[in-house]
Amino acid sequence: MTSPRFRIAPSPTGYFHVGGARTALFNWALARRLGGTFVLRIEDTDAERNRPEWTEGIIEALAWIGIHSDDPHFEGPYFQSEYAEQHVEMARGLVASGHAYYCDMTAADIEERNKAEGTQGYRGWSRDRGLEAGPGRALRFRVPEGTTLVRDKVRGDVEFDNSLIEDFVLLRGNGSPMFLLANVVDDITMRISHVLRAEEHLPNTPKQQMLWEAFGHEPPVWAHLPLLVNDQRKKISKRRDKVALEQYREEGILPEAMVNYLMTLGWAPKGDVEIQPWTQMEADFRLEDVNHSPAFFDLKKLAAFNGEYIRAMSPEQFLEACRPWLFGPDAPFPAERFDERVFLAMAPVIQPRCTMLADAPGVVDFLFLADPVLDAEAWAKAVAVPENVAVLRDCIAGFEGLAAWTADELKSVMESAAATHGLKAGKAQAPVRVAVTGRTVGPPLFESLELLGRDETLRRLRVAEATIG
RNA sequence: GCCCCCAUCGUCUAGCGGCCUAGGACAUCACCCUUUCAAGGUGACGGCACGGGUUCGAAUCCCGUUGGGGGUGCCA
Repeated sequence: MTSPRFRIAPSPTGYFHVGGARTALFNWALARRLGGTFVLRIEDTDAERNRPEWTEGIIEALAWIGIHSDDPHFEGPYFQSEYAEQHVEMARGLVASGHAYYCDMTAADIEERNKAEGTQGYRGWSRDRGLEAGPGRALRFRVPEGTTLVRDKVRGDVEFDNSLIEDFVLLRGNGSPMFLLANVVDDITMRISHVLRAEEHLPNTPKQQMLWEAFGHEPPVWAHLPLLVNDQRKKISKRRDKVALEQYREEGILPEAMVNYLMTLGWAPKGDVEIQPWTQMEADFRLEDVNHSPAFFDLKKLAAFNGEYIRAMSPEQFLEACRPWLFGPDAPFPAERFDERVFLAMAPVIQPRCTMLADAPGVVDFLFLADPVLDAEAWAKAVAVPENVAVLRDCIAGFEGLAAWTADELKSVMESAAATHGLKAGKAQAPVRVAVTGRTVGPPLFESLELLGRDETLRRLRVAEATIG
């Protein structure tokens, strides 16, 4: 028994598609669980379109979702364009065996003839002309009569009437191989045993299967996965939708959350629990359990998954994960003012407030800013009520006299100030919060003040107070 | 046009003939908790597209209708 070989064959488009990521994950789960191999093949018959940096991007994206190129189950990358000679050679072999023939009709010729005869498509016109190879002559596959039965692991048996499939081109007039041919030849030579791909390829599968058979091989196990669609139920595309995996990473989606979410599209983890570790899903994943209907890629649900994963992290893990946004060019505060210990102390209250890692700096920016910008509108509203101003002044006085600068002490100062002016604690803290953090919402106030320190807190309060007319 | 696929709450799904007065998750709404905002807790809302069969019994099997999607290149 030879071990199973799976493959993922993205085209080098400069980004890695989320749909491709899910396909990769499904392949990966099976390759690892069954002790098989995951083959990465960069598919484009045209070497010109194959840029090295794009391949690097694909490998990086795969690594991000846990598919590492140094894993023993990983093989590749292979570049389809490098095997062109082999594709051509194999195709030519089909002429001798009667499975293919040369044709000199151009697209215009075909159109013209169809117009004249009132027909559609290429109707095998050059089948029996016995043309030799020559410039401008394409090589076409002689589709046999009968039917082709595709046994699909997720769809079941699908039967196609061969008479509805035209004699498709294998080699162009200039001699270069077509994608379909290259695909099959590569799958055969790389001994691929399982072809998992998106459902859009199902209608072309009989052509591929006929090729496998013409080459004298048993077709692989086919498995066509449900499409990923947008809110309009259309196949997600680069033009309309956010499809690049890289974009999600840049926004601060955790790879674990992305992997977990992607796995729930078209397949469901065992039990009623959707949030599950990869090891569990790898052990449970079965092709037979994959759905048949298209799945909507729901950003909101992805964000919810991400929030769950963020909350499950330790402060240290959270800090590490946040680094790119804490120190990146878009960081809201200068790197030298950032204090790891303060961030770590705040982590447990930052985490529940983030759905994306990119949200994190904004939650605690006031702690690391020399002068947080005051939201003018929020401030005006906070000090519009005389009682609020009174509480603010009481707090400044009370904070000044505090023996111990702790959250508890700060809280009791606020509580008694609020009580003396007949305010609820919730309302009373608004002016202090806005004065110190610049905003009306944010993490727990007194804990923040404790970390900010007595001097800086008082300084900000006094600066703000001075603006009251 | 022709071919193929699909059809359970708004969304992702569980269900593979009786455990279903259809379960979970996201979203939405309400309440609770609470120093704001979150998070958390409790609950509510909400679905088997339609019509025929088969069966003692159908979300589950069959046929049809409707609806949606995909494919049909000398693109990949």
